[in-house]
Amino acid sequence: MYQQVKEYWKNLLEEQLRLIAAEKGFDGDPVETAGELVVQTPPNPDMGDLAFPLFPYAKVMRTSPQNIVGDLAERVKKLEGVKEDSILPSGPYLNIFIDTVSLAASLKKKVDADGETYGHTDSLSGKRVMVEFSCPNTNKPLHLGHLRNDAIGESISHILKANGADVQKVNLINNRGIHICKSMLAYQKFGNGETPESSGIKGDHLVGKYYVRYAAWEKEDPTALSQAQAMLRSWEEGDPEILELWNLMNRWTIEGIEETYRNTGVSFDTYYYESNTYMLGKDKILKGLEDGVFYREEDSSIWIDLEEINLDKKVLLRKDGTSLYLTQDIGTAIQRHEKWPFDSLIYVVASEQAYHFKVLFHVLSKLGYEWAENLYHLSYGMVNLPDGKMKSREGTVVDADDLFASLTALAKEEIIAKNREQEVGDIDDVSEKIARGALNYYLLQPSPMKDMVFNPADSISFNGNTGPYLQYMGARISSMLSKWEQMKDGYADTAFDSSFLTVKDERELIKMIAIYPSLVAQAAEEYNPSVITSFLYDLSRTFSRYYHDHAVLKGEKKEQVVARVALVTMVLQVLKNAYGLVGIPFLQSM
RNA sequence: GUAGCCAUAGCUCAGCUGGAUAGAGCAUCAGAUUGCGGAUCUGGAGGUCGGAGGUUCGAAUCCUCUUGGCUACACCA
Repeated sequence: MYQQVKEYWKNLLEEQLRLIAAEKGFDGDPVETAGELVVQTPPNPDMGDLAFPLFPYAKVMRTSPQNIVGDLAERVKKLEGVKEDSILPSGPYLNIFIDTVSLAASLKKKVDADGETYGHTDSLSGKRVMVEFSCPNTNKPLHLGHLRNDAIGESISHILKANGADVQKVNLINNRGIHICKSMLAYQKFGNGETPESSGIKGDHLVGKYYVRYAAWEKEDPTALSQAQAMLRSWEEGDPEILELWNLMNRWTIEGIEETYRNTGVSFDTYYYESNTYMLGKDKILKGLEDGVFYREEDSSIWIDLEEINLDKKVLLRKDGTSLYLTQDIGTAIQRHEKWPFDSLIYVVASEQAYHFKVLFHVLSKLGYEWAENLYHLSYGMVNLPDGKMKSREGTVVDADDLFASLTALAKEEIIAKNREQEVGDIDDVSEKIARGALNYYLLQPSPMKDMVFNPADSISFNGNTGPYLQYMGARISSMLSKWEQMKDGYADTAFDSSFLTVKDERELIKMIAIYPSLVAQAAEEYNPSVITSFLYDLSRTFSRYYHDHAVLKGEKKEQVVARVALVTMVLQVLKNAYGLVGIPFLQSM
């Protein structure tokens, strides 16, 4: 809706510029010569809502920008339907105050009608998008790095859906390989039949314990590694005893990881398991060899020359004919496209694997798959700690469950300290939702591409630019609106009239509500949830200031109260809708 | 060595396809509560946007070079 307002002014001004140019005897279309008018936002709302810099026109028309702004302002002010004080020349800029009163009136209709789908766009409607993320190993629990991956994958999926895409969230569980055998082997030797039930240890942590145990044992016993390799061979040969243990321990880990997913608000439409996919791709490589896309070395391994993309060579199939990580990913992508023909496939994977994906996409396109150009590696940076990197050897890896538990405990303490146990209802549930919101918001604020520093002390703080701050705004509005429910009968005869919304922050809030849908589209276009997180913070901050400075329910006039309640109701709706895109649970009370 | 990514306030981060005085949070200093939830709000101090050139009316943003950091370049996944 804001977009339409912008377009309206842009077209109007461009038309006037053409007239001015014609009067001055300028040959041709100035808009074509100088480029379309750029629409910006003035640095400060007192200077207007829209700003049109006229530098390029000054150059083309051989005069100063100030002159053009002056002429333009004079003409526009005289136009029918344009209020004189909506035009503010400001040096080389022509600034416009838009009509937020009528904008608010149409917004109210729109938000009332759309409700929780307000902000959705159709920019991706009809598109099928597959998003692969998380992809844990089944030999240990999730850590902080996975949490960033999950938060981005989950959020991007919601954002794409909000733009009309048909989204499939997929997880590929890495449940085979030597590292899986290591924890199995250690369990066989030292486990004494321990189970999650008997030990009270969550399944993924129990398996992780034996993975650590293996590392210690390997130092004492030089045959450890060869024993693990032997176990992998037995697994591949289908040894029933090994398979049984493998199934058991995988189940423990996956059940544990799924509990973590529930806590952090992550879910998938489809799980794939590497034990089923690791054989895939071989035939495709052989086909590529026949077609002359790849070549065979003397030792009979198969390679691709990557000179075209300025890289070296890469093995695609081992000399013994077995497949590799890359081979498997090739097969998996092809299989997925056959089963569910997607318009794009997004891999949410750490930036460390940029090379792998570059090669993968190239190989697929060499194999002749046109859809290869619709594959996208959504690369994200590392999560570091204030003291440096997480290192498993130094025991500085932040465990996902531990982190979530301590966030939850802190939220609970805070509720108790504020004496709000009665109001919140289920205190454990609310504490977990606060923890989830804090965590997701913290992880989604930086642009995905960049490395980030996770400061545990900051993440658990509930003041300032944090998830709980945002949730608090939602809770305050909810609380106010339930008071309104009690008193609104006395206002039954008062209609909504947006002309009562003229205070500066009211105008700001109206503009933010109006602009929200275009940000939802932008977040999808850029694959960047932080577009939404920063919007949420801006909206919350502006609302908080407004709410602090202006009485809503205690307004002087009835019309004012009704108008403000309507505005605040819209703010709440937008907050809720945006929360949903970035994994922040809405809380009625906290 | 080669390639990719990154560099903005003491710390953590924003900054849209180049545009007005580079913005937040934390920390710090000073304020605000007869109030619809103070997990709040207001203000001060704090930046030669890693450095040097270039393009442009105009550069944190684009180009080149340079410095520093991270990552990748396995018949591991």
